[in-house]
Amino acid sequence: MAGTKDRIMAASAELFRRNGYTGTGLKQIVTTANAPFGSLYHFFPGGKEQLGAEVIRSSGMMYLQLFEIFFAPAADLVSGVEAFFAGAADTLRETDYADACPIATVALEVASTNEPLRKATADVFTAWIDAGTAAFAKFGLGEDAARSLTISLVASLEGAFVLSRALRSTEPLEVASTTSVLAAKTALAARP
Amino acid sequence: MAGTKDRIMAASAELFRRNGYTGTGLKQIVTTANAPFGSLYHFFPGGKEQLGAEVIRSSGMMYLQLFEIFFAPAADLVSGVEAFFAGAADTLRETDYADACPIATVALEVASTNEPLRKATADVFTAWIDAGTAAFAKFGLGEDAARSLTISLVASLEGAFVLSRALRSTEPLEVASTTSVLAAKTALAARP
DNA sequence: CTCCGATTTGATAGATCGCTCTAGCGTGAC
DNA sequence: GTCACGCTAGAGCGATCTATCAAATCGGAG
Repeated sequence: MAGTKDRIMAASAELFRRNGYTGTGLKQIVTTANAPFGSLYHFFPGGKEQLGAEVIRSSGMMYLQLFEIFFAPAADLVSGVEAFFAGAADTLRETDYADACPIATVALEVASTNEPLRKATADVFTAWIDAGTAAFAKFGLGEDAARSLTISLVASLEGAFVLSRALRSTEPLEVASTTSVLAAKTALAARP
Repeated sequence: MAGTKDRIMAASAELFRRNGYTGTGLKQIVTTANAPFGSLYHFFPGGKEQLGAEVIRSSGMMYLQLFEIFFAPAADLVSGVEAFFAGAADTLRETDYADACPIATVALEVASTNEPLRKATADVFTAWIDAGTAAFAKFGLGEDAARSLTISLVASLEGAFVLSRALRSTEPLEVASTTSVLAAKTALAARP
């Protein structure tokens, strides 16, 4: 069986994503993870805040890997964008509009109330932006253009997640995909 | 002085926006609003959920009015987009990255956990989309194009808010503005 | 087999949560 | 005056929250 710490982190990631940080209790986490309560404070002596920070960073890195699969240098950029948004829409539908961005919910909750956790979410977004910039630069874009395109894609995706989860419809994700494809094509056309 | 109910709703709107729904306590609300605790249940017999729903709808309609000012039929569409994003960036900076979308934080929190509140956020987003579609149709766009452009703008804005608040930078809002201007120009160029 | 550190276990403290309840205040109608 | 009613006022309920603690248990090293 997986280690207790891993089970706690996996359960926390899922509950945070669906119920938010303040909306998830530690009792609920250990129950879901089938872990003894004391183990939580054994592995995370810093309490809920430390657990939250580790889960944010870990989930962020997992999502980053997903991103890098879709934008592997060999693939076509526009196809990658379309596939990425389509995959997000599929996941959303399959999970009854529950599983979208693993950290956006927490990011909004803690942005003005908990500086260590805000920092964790900022580090994840920064890692995404840096990775996207590097990946898109391989398609011939300049540093600035690659960075702007990445930020634009991430913003469209995150915003579409908000709308799609609230409306229980994948229409926003489909529109965001079209807009992002347009942005990508425009950036490619402007290559030096 | 403003009525007690108004003070409670104003305080709730600010606290929900910054701390989230589950992250805000009713005691905290009445303290901020300088209102007696009993008054809260006098005006909102349905408790926290009723208060949340009314605040979501009220804040959503206020933001809708803001939107309609920027996209009054007389103005230029592209200028309106630029001004709207620039205004959002100003507000964010002035409030130390606290005051962004009044309902996105709550929307993500309740999307999978509280159906009445999820419905309230969905109604607000729907009202925004309908209003934007009608406003953009006046610039000569077809129904579908106007609707897609609206959804694209709202998604870019919401996503940029997530990134900007977490990163404590207005860069994402500026990038989203550029992308949205591109989308608007493309839509205008494709007019029948 | 013994020992020791790592991990498990759950009871419980102290604070806070949403919410209910009763009593009192203030003002307009008559 | 006095009655009715909208509103103020806050004590307190049971539940739940995060966090702490000491004891039980396990597994590998010597």
